[in-house]
Amino acid sequence: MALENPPGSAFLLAAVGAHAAARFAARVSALDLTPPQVGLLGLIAASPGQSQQALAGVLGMPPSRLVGLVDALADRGLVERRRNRTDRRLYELHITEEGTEMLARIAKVGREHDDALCRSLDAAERETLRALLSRIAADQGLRPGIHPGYRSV
Amino acid sequence: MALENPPGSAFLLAAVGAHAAARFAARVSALDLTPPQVGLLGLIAASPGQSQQALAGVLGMPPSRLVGLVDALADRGLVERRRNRTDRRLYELHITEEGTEMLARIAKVGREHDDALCRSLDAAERETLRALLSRIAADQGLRPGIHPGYRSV
DNA sequence: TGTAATCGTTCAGAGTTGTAATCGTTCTGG
DNA sequence: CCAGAACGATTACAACTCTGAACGATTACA
Repeated sequence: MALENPPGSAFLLAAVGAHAAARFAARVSALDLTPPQVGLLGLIAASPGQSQQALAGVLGMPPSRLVGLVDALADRGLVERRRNRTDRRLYELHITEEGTEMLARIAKVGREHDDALCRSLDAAERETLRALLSRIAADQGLRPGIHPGYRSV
Repeated sequence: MALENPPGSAFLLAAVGAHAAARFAARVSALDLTPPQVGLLGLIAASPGQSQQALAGVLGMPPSRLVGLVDALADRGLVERRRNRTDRRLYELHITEEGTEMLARIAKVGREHDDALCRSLDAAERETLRALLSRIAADQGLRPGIHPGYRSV
């Protein structure tokens, strides 16, 4: 909305956040990945062996949506589905060698993205911003490393 | 993604921004409005008499999409389409009395939303956050009061 | 043993978004 | 003054994504 003078922090947050997400999406598209795929890959790397339903619960996403994301990552050999030996209903999701390499490239893209976004801030200001945002995130019940809106950057 | 320790400012921005947008959407839904409608209403109030195509250009949105938004606002009597006298191809979009009242309610909701989001920050910290975000927004070419991603909160 | 619950998957339906064609109006050039 | 191009708004259409229910396979429990 264009009515507030000056705009509240919430509007600025939403606007800059959407811009950051869009720019990040453009960067990872060069790796033939979408932000949700990146989020899922990172989550699998952080806690391997999880079932799809467990991941869907963590991400707040319907399990039917996870199928396509996992399919895309598995087709490219970035993750693999292993049947759980004691409960063959479950899949254990694990990251592969190639997935780990991809993750390194993603991390590099993320740092470049971060630098581009915050280039108008010096190191101390960036740390201040990070601290303030972290405080809000914790207060608002956002789990670290998990993007709300299921797009999970 | 859940791979960075600590997460970069960009990821935090995207996550908190998405959360802020979602919460704002929930609040305005109590007024039977969607965020895009709110953004458009505010824009019309800020610069009345604009044509639909001009607004579509400002918002970075296809004109065909604006039709539905304007229809929804016009059906509820919040805005009105007036034919331009010198060029009857154009509509002039104006806000109505009821639209102005609605805008006051929206502003109140916005302030409540802002307070809820930043409740863990004191006044000085909020101002610091606003200043840092404004700097990034200006540097990144975001026009003030206009939400990228066309959702225009 | 058999019934209910769980996991992953698939499918159909709804909702959204962008592109292209349509209609009325206005501007341009002879 | 008239014919055709240009322009704004609208509508129609197609592509895409997400949600929710249903299904087969497997397991847990009574």
